[in-house]
Amino acid sequence: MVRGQDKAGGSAGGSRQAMPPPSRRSGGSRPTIGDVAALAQVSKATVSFVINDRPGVSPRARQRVLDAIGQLGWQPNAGARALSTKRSQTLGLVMRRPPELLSTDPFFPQFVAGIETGLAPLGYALVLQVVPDEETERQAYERLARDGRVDGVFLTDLRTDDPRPAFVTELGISALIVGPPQHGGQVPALGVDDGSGVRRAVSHLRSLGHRWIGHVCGAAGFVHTEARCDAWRGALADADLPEIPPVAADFTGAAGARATHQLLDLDRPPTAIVYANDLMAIAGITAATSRGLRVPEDLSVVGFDDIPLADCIAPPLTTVRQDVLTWGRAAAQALVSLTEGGEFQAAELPPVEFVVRASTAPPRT
Amino acid sequence: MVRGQDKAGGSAGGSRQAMPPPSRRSGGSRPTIGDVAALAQVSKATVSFVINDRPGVSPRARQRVLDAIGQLGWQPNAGARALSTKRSQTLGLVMRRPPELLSTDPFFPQFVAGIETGLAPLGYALVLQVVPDEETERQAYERLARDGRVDGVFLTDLRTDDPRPAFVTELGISALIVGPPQHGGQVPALGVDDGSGVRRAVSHLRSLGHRWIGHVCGAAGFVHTEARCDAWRGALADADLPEIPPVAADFTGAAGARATHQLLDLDRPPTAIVYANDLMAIAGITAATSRGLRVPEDLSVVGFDDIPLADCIAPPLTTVRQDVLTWGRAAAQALVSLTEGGEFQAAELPPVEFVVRASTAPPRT
DNA sequence: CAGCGTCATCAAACCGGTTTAATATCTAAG
DNA sequence: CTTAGATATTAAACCGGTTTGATGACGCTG
Repeated sequence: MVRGQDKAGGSAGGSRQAMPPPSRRSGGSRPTIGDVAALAQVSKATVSFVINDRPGVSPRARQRVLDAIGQLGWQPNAGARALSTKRSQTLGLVMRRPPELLSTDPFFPQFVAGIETGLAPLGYALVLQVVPDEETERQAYERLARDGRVDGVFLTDLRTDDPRPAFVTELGISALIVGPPQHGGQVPALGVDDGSGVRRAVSHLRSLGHRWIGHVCGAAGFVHTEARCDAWRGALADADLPEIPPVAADFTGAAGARATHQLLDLDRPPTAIVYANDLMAIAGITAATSRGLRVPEDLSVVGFDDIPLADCIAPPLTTVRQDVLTWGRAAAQALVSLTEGGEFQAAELPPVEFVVRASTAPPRT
Repeated sequence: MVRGQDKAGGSAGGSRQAMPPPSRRSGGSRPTIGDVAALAQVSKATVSFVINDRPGVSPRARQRVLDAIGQLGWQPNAGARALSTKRSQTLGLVMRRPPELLSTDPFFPQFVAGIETGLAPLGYALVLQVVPDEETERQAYERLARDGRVDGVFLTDLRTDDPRPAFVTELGISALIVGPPQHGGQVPALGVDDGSGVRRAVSHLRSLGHRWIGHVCGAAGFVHTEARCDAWRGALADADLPEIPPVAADFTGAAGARATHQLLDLDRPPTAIVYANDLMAIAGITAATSRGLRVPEDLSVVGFDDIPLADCIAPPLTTVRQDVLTWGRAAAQALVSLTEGGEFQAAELPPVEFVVRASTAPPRT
């Protein structure tokens, strides 16, 4: 006797009539592995072996199973599979950002797209959460981890003394920091070298003849802000240039304009300013122009990100471009490898690119 | 005898010793409903009843269960629950966009954030996919639907003759179109009235004295592009103004600049241009300025979206702002209601806002 | 006190997969 | 013609929840 445990509905046998193969009864419940097994005249185990590329299935049986799968348009149920294997094949990304910054930042959508291109071929999915504050964020991670929805999480926008690395470690879930490596180093991190972009900017300005360069950095408390500020100081020191204290802003245009005025109000205003993002840089250009300065003749401006608009304004913005898409893809691959027990190996990320346009020029003498 | 089917690990009985309640053995496997049942001295069924607010549980038993849950820090496994209930409490969003447009568009991140704020209180999660082309997109929907990962999906960026409404109908999954209602009307849709923004723009320009207004519309083939173009024609007709054929662009800055030159090269160039998004509008300003025109004195410009940069350039951009966050939240609530068998009822969305800044002025006489 | 309805409780089945241990079949060697 | 060994196949247990049908305890009524 061949048939086994299955309840297996009606049309099992050899009769394949005028039913369009892929569509099935629409709206009805989807076929299960049991249906496939019945149709192929094998056991559920055999079907499972076939779709998981396990040995011990005869070519004949394998073919029958594959035919049945094709006929029914079956696909294993993700939840059931996750239940058995204890792996959800899903990664989580929690973003804590004020909504108004969300639409500003070119990073988020591109990074998500990059993650996706890395995840899709591996059969992983991405669940996304956007939360307003730290408390909610904590709960989000906790829920995702505890109810087994995700196998691992990305940690973005890390702050100095961010509680999350310790938190995920305690929770026992795999995690990957997106950004420069953390001090403690509990959690692996994958990030491009923000510093090199800043150094490129400084060296570019220096080679144009600038000696007195200001910096508008990002919101305080972020690891990447600190990293860039440090890099900036280092670059100035290396180039043997004097330092103007960097002005902190919060990545918004208004803050960028304010910071610009602050720098231009100095007794001896800088001849060039490096901004932590393009939005602030563009706002800076507008601010400088409103004071009667011309860019780049009276003030050189360097941005960071290379947003699509950077090329569409006057003057086109000299800026630092990072390949966020590739970064996201690499992060996805790294985190998957981590959750699957593999060792973490920092992938090579493409270096930042320095895009010279028309917002920089030699200073007036 | 009280204990039943459970294998129930070690410390079930009354001994609750010096184990820190919330943390448990970190890294170990998470507690199951069986552990909770054993600790509370009830059956799994009773625990299930408690957490699902079902009647038929004595106050004493309920309290014991709640205590046990608190002590173990237990949370039901999402996959297991989905398996039984056949509901994953997850919604899917598939975006098909060229990556370079992704970072341009203020819509995507805000909309996702809006969805999240709607979903989180309902206990739903969002899985996201970003795909490059139509073929991949189809597969994405099919996989999400078939493997039971999601209960419903959002359909964005609908094209005219988009196959997806029919596709999801055939697949038998709940879906919600994000945007103006479809012609066929198979799938419910939730969108703001794009047209009213365009009409506001036209009436604003007309009241300033403009009589000859150009339009740079979005990429052809999108439902919302067509909707806006239609609205534009309607608005001109209503205002009894002559029509310049709208110029199609693809939402990028380069296309916006090109379209602008095309309009300004006309024998009789328009005195004002309405753009389908801010990025093209800003590129248009730059293009016009490069021809020696001044904005708004020689040319008035109206954008669409109100990106953060709109306020940071010179001149600040007059534009149409929609409350995408609220839209996303409403969409989330609507789709959840749909998947749970509720009727679809189009929520009231806040009307678009018309933000007058300095890029519009009366035409030269 | 028998008979009945109500309520609390639980064992077992079920959801749809994976995995294990046992069995059936086939082949090659002795 | 056995017998050992390899290979194909399957029944059954399991993952962690939900749901159902049965059972037992209880309070009421007649």
